[in-house]
Amino acid sequence: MNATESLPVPWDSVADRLRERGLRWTPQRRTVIEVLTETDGHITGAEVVERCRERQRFTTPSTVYRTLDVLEQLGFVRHGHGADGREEFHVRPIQEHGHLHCAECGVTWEIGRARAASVADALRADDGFEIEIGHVTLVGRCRKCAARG
Amino acid sequence: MNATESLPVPWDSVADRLRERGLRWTPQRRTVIEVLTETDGHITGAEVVERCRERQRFTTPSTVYRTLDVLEQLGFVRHGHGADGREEFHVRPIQEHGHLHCAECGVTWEIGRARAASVADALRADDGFEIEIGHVTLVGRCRKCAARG
DNA sequence: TCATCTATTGCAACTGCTTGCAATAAGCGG
DNA sequence: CCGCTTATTGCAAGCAGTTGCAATAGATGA
Repeated sequence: MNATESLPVPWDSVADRLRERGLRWTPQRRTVIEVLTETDGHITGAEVVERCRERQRFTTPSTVYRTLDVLEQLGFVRHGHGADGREEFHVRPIQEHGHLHCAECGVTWEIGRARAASVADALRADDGFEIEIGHVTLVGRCRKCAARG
Repeated sequence: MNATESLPVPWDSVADRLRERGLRWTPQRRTVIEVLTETDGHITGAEVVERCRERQRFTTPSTVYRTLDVLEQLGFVRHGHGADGREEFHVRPIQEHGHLHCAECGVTWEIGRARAASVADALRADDGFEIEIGHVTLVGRCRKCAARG
């Protein structure tokens, strides 16, 4: 969208973004954000909880999940589901991307914007459906396993 | 594959298919299969448990889920995940198909083999990845919501 | 600085699903 | 029909995540 897209996200603006909306800046939310700023792209909900607990021993799961919800509403994270359906968060400013998982060898890998685009195009052509490619991990078989089986 | 593809699946062969593999035919498994035969295409794991309990009051979830696992290994069902990551079973002989879910209006619908093929083609062209289209519900925005937003 | 309003927290309970383990019971061979 | 092997069950505990509710504590205005 703009030139700062690939720069570190202004996490420091979170407090203000919250207050703008009548929401509040709390120590618990600060902890979650600290964890997220040190995260490289992906993290599961359970991992966020665990890492928060390393910092603040009495972190409650519900608070963490609720914080992740509001951060998603503000656009700071985007949640999806891994191949097993478990929650997975994409932390900004990671470029939107998809995941492919081979059910046979168990490997999961990323596909970038360009490759995801061809999938998105196919769906858009059919129904006008705009896929959010990052939301689910696509499951199937990788080239090697498909060739074998 | 053959002319019987669209006929009712021979669920009556399950007992034999199990025994062929040294597995066993039990009343609990019979109950699960009864539920599945009365299912029209889709059912969540929790629903299977619930319906089994209507028939056999003391059904245990673990037994049901384990039975669904072996039925999947035998090819009688195929599991996937809904937009929220919850488990969802496709019961044979439903033709393989995919699901699209609009995150905005909340509607989920199916895409048949033909439409799914264009998505599959796009992925195959990129990486040689053979998508199992039924495994996950693709999330995004339907034509209407995309046009609005 | 204080009072007030209400967003947020922590708790406890619950849903969906999984796992380890001891007891049970299919199914086979004799 | 009996006994043996071992697949399967039921239980209890646990993980990931959600929800209702009473108590707490940010933020604002006086």
